[in-house]
Amino acid sequence: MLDIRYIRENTEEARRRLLGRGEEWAGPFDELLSTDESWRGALTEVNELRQRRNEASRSIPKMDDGDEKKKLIEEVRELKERMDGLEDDLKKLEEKRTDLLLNIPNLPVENVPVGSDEADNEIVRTWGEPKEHEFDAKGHEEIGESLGIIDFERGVKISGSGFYALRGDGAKLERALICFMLDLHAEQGYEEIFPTIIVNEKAMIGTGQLPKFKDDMYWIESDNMFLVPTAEVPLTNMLMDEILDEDSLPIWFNAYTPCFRREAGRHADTKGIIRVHQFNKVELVKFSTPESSFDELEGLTADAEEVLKRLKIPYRVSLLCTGDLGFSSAKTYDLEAYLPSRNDYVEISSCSDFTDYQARRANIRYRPKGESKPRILHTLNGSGIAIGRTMVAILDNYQQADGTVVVPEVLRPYMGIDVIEKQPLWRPI
RNA sequence: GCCGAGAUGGCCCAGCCCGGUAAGGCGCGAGCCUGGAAAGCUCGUGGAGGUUCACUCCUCGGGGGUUCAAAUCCCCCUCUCGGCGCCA
Repeated sequence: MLDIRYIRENTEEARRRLLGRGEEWAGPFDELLSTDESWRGALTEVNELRQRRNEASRSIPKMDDGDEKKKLIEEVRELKERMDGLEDDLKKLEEKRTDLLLNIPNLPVENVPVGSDEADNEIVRTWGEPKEHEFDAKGHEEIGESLGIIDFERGVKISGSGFYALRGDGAKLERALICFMLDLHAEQGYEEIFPTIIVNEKAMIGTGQLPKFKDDMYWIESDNMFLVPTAEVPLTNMLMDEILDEDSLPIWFNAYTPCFRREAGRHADTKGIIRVHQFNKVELVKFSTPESSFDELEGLTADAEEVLKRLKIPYRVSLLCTGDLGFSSAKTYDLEAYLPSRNDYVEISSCSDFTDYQARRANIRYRPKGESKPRILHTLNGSGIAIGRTMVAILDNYQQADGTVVVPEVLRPYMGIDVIEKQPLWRPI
């Protein structure tokens, strides 16, 4: 959530930054300011009454029994009655203030391009030559189905629309990608974590999925728990309510988890496995001091890019404009992989700096050297990278004229084969 | 699911029966002392409001209640640990 003090002291700057996301935030912003002011007024008023009550109440036990004492007790009783209504008002204002703070997104960083949608994103670099197949390139869904490695029908049968199963070398490719990425990130210095994938409400609030995006989450009503939409949630909240030594920063985590998204109200914008309800992802999460967080973002993005470089998949990096920025993010780079069959790029990773927005919600602090008071730290994360979409990119880029798919070199030690061919149905024992 | 024990500042822990400003230790920070350090001593070490100096308020897992006054008494809930049950 936003730093209300910063907003009070730099109101116009904060408004301008927030409105980069869209004019619709003007209303909530002004409401936050006025609610905060009312809240502070009510707080002062209540505190003055509390002070009088406390003073009187404290003097009661020192008095001898008698009329004077009875009178004072009666006085405090009356004071309390007067306070009740005011305290209710204060509580309502506080709830409204908290609600506004939880539902207003992070402020974009000043150097993020201002724009309304993805058309205004800024391409900062591209890597690799976009491959042009000398035959009629097929989409991943067609390749996957004809090779028998992606089973859409049975995924739908057992779970429903937006689900798929992998078979044989397809399942193995998925597993190879997970292992390859985890190993690479370990080499880069990340600590591997295997987190929980069902989390409580507090964790979901901590990283910003709740309260605003509850409809997008799979919710387990009986226990009020949620299936994680990304490993960002458990990884970031690993350190919730903790105070770290400055010496222990930065902390780098990486983890593989399945991710679950309801995609409510959205139709599949593409055939195949680009947008589904369950997918695998290797995620990178960092905790840093405010001073080094933007450098950490550059490093994190480079670490995610390394995955595509080693797989030899052409890609580009774009800096998201204010209007395309995720709710909790202050600055985001998207990695987009090239797909020959579409002659276009598709998002495969998103690397973001959340500044202090998540850490304030999750109450993650550190103690700066030479200071005794804790400070809120910065959190970052990025896909390192989405497994399903990487499979899409591999099938598309590595397909051959005969319909088979060459296994990228770095994956061969994990796969044990060089080429993926048509899978027998079912495999004879 | 049942029974029992717990949850107190960064950490450990006292206080709870018997209501009256949250004790002590450790760690960390600042200062004193010192040639320098250690030791010792002093102060500080959660959050909010504030004319940012005072000062005030809130905070003992969460929420209600009783009371002039609640860490302490009553009710509800959550979580943790142990035992039983079930079990990959």
